[in-house]
Amino acid sequence: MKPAITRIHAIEHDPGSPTLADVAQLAGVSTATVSRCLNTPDRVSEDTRRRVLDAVRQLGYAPNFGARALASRRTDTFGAIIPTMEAAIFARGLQAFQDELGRHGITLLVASSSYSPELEEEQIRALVARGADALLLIGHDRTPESYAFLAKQRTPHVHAWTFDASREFQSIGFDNGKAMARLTHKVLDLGHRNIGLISAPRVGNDRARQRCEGVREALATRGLPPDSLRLIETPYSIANGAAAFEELMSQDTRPTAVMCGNDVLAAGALSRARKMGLRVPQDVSVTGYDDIDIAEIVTPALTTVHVPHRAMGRGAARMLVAMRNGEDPGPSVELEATIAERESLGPAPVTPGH
Amino acid sequence: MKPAITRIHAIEHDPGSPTLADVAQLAGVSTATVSRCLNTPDRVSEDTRRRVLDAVRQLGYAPNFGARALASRRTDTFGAIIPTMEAAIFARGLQAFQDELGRHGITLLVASSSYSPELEEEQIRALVARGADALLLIGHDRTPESYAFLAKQRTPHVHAWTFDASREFQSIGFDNGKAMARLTHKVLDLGHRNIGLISAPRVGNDRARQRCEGVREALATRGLPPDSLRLIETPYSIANGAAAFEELMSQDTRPTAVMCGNDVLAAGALSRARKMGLRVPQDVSVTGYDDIDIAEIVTPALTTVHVPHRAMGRGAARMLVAMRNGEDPGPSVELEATIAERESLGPAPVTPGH
DNA sequence: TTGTAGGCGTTATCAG
DNA sequence: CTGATAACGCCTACAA
Repeated sequence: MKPAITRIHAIEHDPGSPTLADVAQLAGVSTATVSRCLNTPDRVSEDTRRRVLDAVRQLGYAPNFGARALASRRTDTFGAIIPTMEAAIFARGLQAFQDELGRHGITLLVASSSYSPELEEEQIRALVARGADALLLIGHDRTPESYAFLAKQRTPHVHAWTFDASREFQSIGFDNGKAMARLTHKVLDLGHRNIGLISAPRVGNDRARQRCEGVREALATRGLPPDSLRLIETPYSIANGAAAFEELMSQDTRPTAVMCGNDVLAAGALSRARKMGLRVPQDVSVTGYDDIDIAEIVTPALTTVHVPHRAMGRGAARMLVAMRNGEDPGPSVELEATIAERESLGPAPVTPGH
Repeated sequence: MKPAITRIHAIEHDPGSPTLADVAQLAGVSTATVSRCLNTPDRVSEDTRRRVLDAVRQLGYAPNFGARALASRRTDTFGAIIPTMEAAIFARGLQAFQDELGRHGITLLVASSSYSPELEEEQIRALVARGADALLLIGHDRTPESYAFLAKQRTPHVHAWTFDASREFQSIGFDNGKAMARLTHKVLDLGHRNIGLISAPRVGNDRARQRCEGVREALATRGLPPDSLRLIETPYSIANGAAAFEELMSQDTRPTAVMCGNDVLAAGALSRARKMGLRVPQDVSVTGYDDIDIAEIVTPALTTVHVPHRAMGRGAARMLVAMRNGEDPGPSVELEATIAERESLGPAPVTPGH
């Protein structure tokens, strides 16, 4: 009879992951003691602790996160949703974010939204459902439902990569438009009057929108007609940047300077320029935005807007930790984005391209 | 009496996140029905479903992942642990991995180990504890404890970015050494005899080790003395690549070709070459490995080893899904890494640098 | 189609 | 210092 029972047991109860109870049994203590060993080791006698930890190791026990979260109502996990993982635009900032969180014993979960507010909303729900105690969001463009959801869930969140004093939201970043305007003024100072702009799709991307607006504003400030600007919108990728550049340069009035909403697009523009036999910056100037790694290694090195990636990541982490702890995160903070002057921007050619 | 009870309840129960019960109450149904609405909508009448979903929206309800996982013993979440998020080396493969998982309704959690086996072990535990149903791992170098843990937990896992038939583990990737050897033969065919090699730290990184070995083997095959190779180890970064390159070129017998274990290092080498006034490939050749985006946009375009990022990511996902479903994932698969011939590799200069 | 009730693995509150 | 035991929020037979 006994074998039969054992058999049935073996069939019904798949000996899956070891549980607290397994450890307790092996160590000859109660589950409560095991739990204490893991969470508040000082409240357990040296002796039993050793025994329990041995059992833990022996079984390869790992606490079940779900059960733990369920019981303790806290996960020590933060989430971040970035538009893309592929372009490396957010990599450095995210790394800084993660480093700072690590310092507080917090784990980071990352999801990407592919620049789609709808997808982002899904990711927000997924991350919160997974128990994220707080969320890092990029920019301000998202569905109203996202905000309603966050509010109902009372999930602390900060907006990074942007700064908008008019918003009621906690944010840390820089004025995307202001920096772009400053760069545009530099371009104009160099005599350029026909300007091309390659932007990422602006819908659902306030940074892209603000960067475009920055250019427009600068143009307006200098009394230049709006149609001195040729704008192409295209998703972030080197290939798209290249194609957009070529299109820009095939128009009857060629721009003498092509500004890009992003270093990735600019890198594409640069490589296509070379392929087209155009010298940069002698024949045409190119500028970028973000100052990611490739900006420096591309030829010629890219004149671009330097973004304070690390400071944003670190700052966002600190704010979020404060909020999670019920402390005051302080006001939104505006960081400075500066112009990194390198080689791809030069004076306008005397005879503009035809 | 009733009011009093209600009161106590209100005080004790912080109105935190809305729960299934809240939704059920608002919709006037049982929790079971709400659960069904969310998981098997077809088993619920059109009418009640609408009512329930309304309630869900109204309360901003999100299922508690922990509770759900606890009850259903499945998370539909896979994990991936990559050495670094910063270098973009794994970005494309990871994207493909995620895309394929998405097709199966699986969410991806990503963690990075900073090339440290100890840190990786921690991340493995964290991900498994969080309920990852399966794991994507890079390479074979990890602590024995990691493997013991994975075995005890019965967590399906595959090794990517490498292929090693001698292993018992499920893997999908390419032979890092073979591809590097092939590239080395090409270099030798072009007359180079003094070769510099910039590698990532080899400890805890079997890919780096195999790539180095690939060079050594090719050299040996051609009967060249081992000291015709100058090796520098340095962590992946553009700056480090640049510094290593300069160091290599400052030795008394300058290499005529500098091979790099990675495109990032190669990009650094390239930019430093330019700064040093060295023409590539006329004065010195440079090669990379991985064929990530920057390989094409750098000047001159990088001759490098093309790695089947997407195929690996997709394949790994399929294997893992099969394993999770208790199906046969098939054997380990070896993919081909090819040489992407571009401009940075040329014949050895007639008069080698002194 | 819907409701009832038991259990998932931990933590936390009480007693001992 | 340690051991019962009641939540925690959800899923899923089983019943109705």
